[in-house]
Amino acid sequence: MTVKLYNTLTKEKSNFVPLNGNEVRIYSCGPTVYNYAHIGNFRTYVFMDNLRRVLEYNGYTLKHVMNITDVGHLESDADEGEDKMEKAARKENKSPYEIAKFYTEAFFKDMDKLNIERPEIIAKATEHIPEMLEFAKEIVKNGYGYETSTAIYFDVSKLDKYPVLSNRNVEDQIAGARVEVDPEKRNPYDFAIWIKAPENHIMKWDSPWGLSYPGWHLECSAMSRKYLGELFDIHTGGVDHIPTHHENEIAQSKGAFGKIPARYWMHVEFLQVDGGKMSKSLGNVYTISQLEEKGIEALAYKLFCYTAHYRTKLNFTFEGALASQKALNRLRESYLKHQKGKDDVNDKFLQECKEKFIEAVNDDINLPLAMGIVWELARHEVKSKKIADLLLDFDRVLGLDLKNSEDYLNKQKEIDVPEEVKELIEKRKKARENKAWALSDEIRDELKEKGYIVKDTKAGMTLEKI
RNA sequence: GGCGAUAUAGCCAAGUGGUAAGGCACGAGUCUGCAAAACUCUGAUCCCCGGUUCGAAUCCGGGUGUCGCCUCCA
Repeated sequence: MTVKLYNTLTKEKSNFVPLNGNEVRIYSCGPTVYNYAHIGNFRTYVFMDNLRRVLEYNGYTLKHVMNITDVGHLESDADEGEDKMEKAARKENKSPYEIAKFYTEAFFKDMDKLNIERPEIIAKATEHIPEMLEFAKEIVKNGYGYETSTAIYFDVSKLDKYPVLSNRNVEDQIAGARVEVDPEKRNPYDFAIWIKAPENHIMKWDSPWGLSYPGWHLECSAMSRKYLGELFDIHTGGVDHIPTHHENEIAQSKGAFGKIPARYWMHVEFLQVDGGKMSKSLGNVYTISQLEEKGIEALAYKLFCYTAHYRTKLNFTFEGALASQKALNRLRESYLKHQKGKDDVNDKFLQECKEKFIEAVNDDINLPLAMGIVWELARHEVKSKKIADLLLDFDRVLGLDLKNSEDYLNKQKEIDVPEEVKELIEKRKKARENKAWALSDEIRDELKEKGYIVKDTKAGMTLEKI
């Protein structure tokens, strides 16, 4: 079985073959840890997890690097040019390092809730300053950099071709009369590889250009080279990285050692909210915690991501997310039924399901299609342990932690109940035993007023908080 | 202004030449003292116009709508 992947560089799907035997080397652009990551960010990391798992399912081993950006990512808002980390630090009255530590931990907590596999190597920008400096020096030595009063810029006009991922036409853009931020720049698309630190800047390091700090794009170039070499297999990120960040990473690698560093460039489309862009001004930038407050588990959000292919926009609504929460619980219940099932099932049928599943996920990670097969199995009238085992096998790709289904379902039912409610429940239980239905219903209404919904199931009674 | 996507049942969406996956909701039914849950069943000819083809949601042209990027936001 071969895995087919879409490559932004070539604009086509092709059979993926690793450069180095069975090992796949991947670099993923990680978070800038100046705030909580939102669900849009996490769509990208869910995809990263899907890609990892599909490759592993196919028997490959991985060497996967993800960066943590804790310096150099500038703001472009009104107070343009400020480092995001420093800005957040000032706002929260902490040091940039404290900010980074706090939000990095928060990020990984959410990653764990989403059951996203940890890349083999997590690389922090601030721990790779020497490598970045080395990289910048090479660029300058090779004639691709120039110094201004504020920064060291990369001269894109020195390249054979500048935008290689996107179709932007440099001339058109110039004609479009963009606002020139730094008049010392030679070309509008020139970008800073190294930035001279203002007096009050906290994070700064010694360099041939005085106290300064690295530009954002440089960390990915330097760290990918350090851990994966000058040419590796796959580079991932969000579509917003195509026109600037990845374009500039490619430029930097060409400037330093003459190569586009990765063979496959994969980009995840944006998550939209209520049919439009997520933005702070609209107040629709949600975090995993905020979803949880509304009764949507992180894993339900992950399942929600599987309704659409990663290269199409996905429209997030709470209606849709709640639908996925419901679906996830049903999937768990189905899994448990099969787990306890005593029926036998046609092996040929299972084999066909598996083949179809593999075909789907190996075709550029087509999870929506794969989920169709998952549901066919989960909903199968024959209840068999073999089906449960196959679902578990598929979960190696899906990463929904199905094996712990029972725990998740039980956890949802666990709620703290006040003494008075316990008494009412006892009272109702006795009423039901005596078939005093009127009293039973009366108590049920009373409980509802207090915010609890009782349901009578075969296994007994369940209680939910409204 | 430039570049690029997209338009499929109430919602989220798969499907890239052969007569429309899946999830959720709705409705009907089974079950239940009732309600809920669970389970079963039920729905669309694919934005509009024209073209190519034996045959198009799927290719081409035009139109309309929506969205994104071009401001260091995944």
